[in-house]
Amino acid sequence: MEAYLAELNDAQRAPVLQKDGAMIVIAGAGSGKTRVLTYRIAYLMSQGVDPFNILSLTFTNKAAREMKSRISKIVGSSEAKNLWMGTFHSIFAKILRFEADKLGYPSNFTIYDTQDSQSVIRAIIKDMRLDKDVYKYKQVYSRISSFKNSLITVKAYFQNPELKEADAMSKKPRMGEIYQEYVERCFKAGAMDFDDLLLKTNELLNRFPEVLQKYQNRFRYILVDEYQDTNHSQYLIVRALSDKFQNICVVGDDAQSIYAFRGANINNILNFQKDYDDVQMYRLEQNYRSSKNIVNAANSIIDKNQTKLEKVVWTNNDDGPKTVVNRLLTDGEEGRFVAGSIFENKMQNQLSNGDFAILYRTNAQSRAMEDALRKKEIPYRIYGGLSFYQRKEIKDVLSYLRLLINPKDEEALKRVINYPARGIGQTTMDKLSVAANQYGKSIFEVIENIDHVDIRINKSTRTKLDNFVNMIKSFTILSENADAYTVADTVAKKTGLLQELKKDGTPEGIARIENIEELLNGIKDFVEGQKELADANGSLAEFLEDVALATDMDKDTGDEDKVALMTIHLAKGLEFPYVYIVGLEEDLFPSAMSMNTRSELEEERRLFYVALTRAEKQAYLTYTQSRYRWGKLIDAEPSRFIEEIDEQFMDYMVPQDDYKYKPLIDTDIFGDEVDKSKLRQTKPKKGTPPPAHKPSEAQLRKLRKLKPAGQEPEKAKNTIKLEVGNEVEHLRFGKGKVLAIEGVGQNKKAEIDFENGGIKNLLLRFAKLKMLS
DNA sequence: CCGCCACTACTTTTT
DNA sequence: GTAGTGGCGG
Repeated sequence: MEAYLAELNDAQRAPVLQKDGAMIVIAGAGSGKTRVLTYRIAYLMSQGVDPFNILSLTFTNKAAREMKSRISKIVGSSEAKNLWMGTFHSIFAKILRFEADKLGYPSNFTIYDTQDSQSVIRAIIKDMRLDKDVYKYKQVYSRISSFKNSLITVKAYFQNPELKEADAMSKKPRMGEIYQEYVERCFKAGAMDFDDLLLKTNELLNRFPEVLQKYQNRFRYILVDEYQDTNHSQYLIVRALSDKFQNICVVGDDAQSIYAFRGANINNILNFQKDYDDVQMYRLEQNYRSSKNIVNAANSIIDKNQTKLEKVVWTNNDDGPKTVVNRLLTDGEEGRFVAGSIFENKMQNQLSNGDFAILYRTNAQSRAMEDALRKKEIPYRIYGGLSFYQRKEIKDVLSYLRLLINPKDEEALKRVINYPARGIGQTTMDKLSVAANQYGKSIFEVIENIDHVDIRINKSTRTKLDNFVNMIKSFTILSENADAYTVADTVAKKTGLLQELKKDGTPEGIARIENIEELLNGIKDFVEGQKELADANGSLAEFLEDVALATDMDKDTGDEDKVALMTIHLAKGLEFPYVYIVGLEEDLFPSAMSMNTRSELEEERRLFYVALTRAEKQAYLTYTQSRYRWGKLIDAEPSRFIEEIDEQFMDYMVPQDDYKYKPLIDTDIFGDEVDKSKLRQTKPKKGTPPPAHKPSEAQLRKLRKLKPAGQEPEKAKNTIKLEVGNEVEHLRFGKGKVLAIEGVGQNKKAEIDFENGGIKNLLLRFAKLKMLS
């Protein structure tokens, strides 16, 4: 028997040793499911299964890489290299490139990210002259995305009266047309969006039986990780591919299903047993990750959910410390508490930064944490949020590169044709767009043939267009012989992108230059890495594909020792000795937008379960009394989830009587002293507007990036100081009307008349307001 | 056509 | 507090 099998417990070993057939492994949090998957693959190979015949679908590319390297250690890297392992999106993108011509796509199709897709939709709504307040592009995008994830094509949409009616009811009767136009524009641009990668795979497998057969025969053994988070589209792909041999192993945990919002269907895991002839079910219930107190606390939460598969997660680990709950005054104080606690834990227990994670519900919460960590000089890394590849300057460079690979890529073209500014404006673009439609060509082709096109564009603009095309073509020629790094480097320099940013000179501009440099270094690393692989040559196209499907997790910056900050969604599958879950407040976690139905609330609860089960040794939960949201300080109430945990596993730092809480004098994130006695000490009754509180003047100036008093000239012009009750408020105004009285609330309005730039008359509708300057 | 400024909407979560 | 849009003057 293979030596590694001894590292498994009985429950884990059973699914590893079942070579053939369909099986589902219900794996509780921390029960070693990755280990099961890894060893199962190794075992299959030891039983003579060719790695070419194994397909393993993971949730992130990083998970795939890690699994691959663990398998390499068991079976040798030359064998492991041939495994098909990756995310649904990356695996099927690869297959689609190979089979693209069957679907009428070029093999060099672009992958549109969410930004690109939304930008296309925005353009469509504009072109169709629809009311953009009714047809919100983000809503439209997510609706189209859900169509695609349910395999509802444009044709199917129009044949479905219910869908049409639903859209008509929500005052969007032209949803179908938008969908149709969107699909057409993507097709013309030779582009697939994220959902297309799955939808088109389904189309490919459905329409071409010989292709289906080919991949069925290739992927004789299929493994799917995080099966609870697969959507319908992914489900159908898996089912089609595994139909012939039925050697399918899915692993998941219904208690950790947290992606319903993007179409994940929990029924996929609940109903798996009905989908195959003879399904073996295995349960992994022993948790190896967390202390008893954590496991029990987590169990007591998930127990509140009605929809779940019965299982009992237990552990042999120590009791460990109880989970700490603390209540803080503001998000700033919350940050300081967390940073301070990390600092203390590090000192007392000789830990490193990498032992800590701070988890939150929304990305916006990271700021307060960052500020506090920076102040304590604790190194941290933020995962997710605006990812590196989505930053403007990075997308600009990438768009040039995308255009080289696929000149039809209109989103890329639109981005770069006039950036840096070269005198090709909206009017010209509109004309080109009309011509492109008329001739049935792409905009790029029209520009290429600008001299042969009947179009009212003047001589100098024609020259500018010519120059642009020639520049792009020179890059294309270069890319035929040079590697991706050389091309990208040339693009950054020759387009004037870098110069534009240098000219700018602001700190933001400098940061952007650094980002571009980081990108170039990344490309260099990529090229060198790829050259070592047999089936790759470090081409630009390969790099762009990697980037399009890269998640923030994938960007491995080595074994750095930093505190990890991320959303709970991103934390799935990870573990940390110490975990801080912050912002446990009603309307934030659970999110105000996810409390409409029981199933939404249950998903939030699962999310909380996921968060808590990331912790190995200890978890901390924090919530605040008031928090800055949308630039305003608003009141917060403790999350219902805190109460739901069985209190015997908890350690409350919170004085139970909210009213007696005595705040300490502390400094804020800017180092200015905060007099907390001015902040709320009593809990207002529901329904009454929150009392106003605001930072000191000095903080305000810093917040607005204004110069200190005395030398605050023009920018302060539209701000006047007012006295509200006994507090000083700042009033911002625009032409003739008041924009907002900061910190006061929107119902307290004032009117101002202007004369020669000065204030002639100020009518205050709020009795307590008094003008100071 | 370009750049600046005022104004709006936004915050759920991601491949 | 931020990103993206639209309007206006040069």
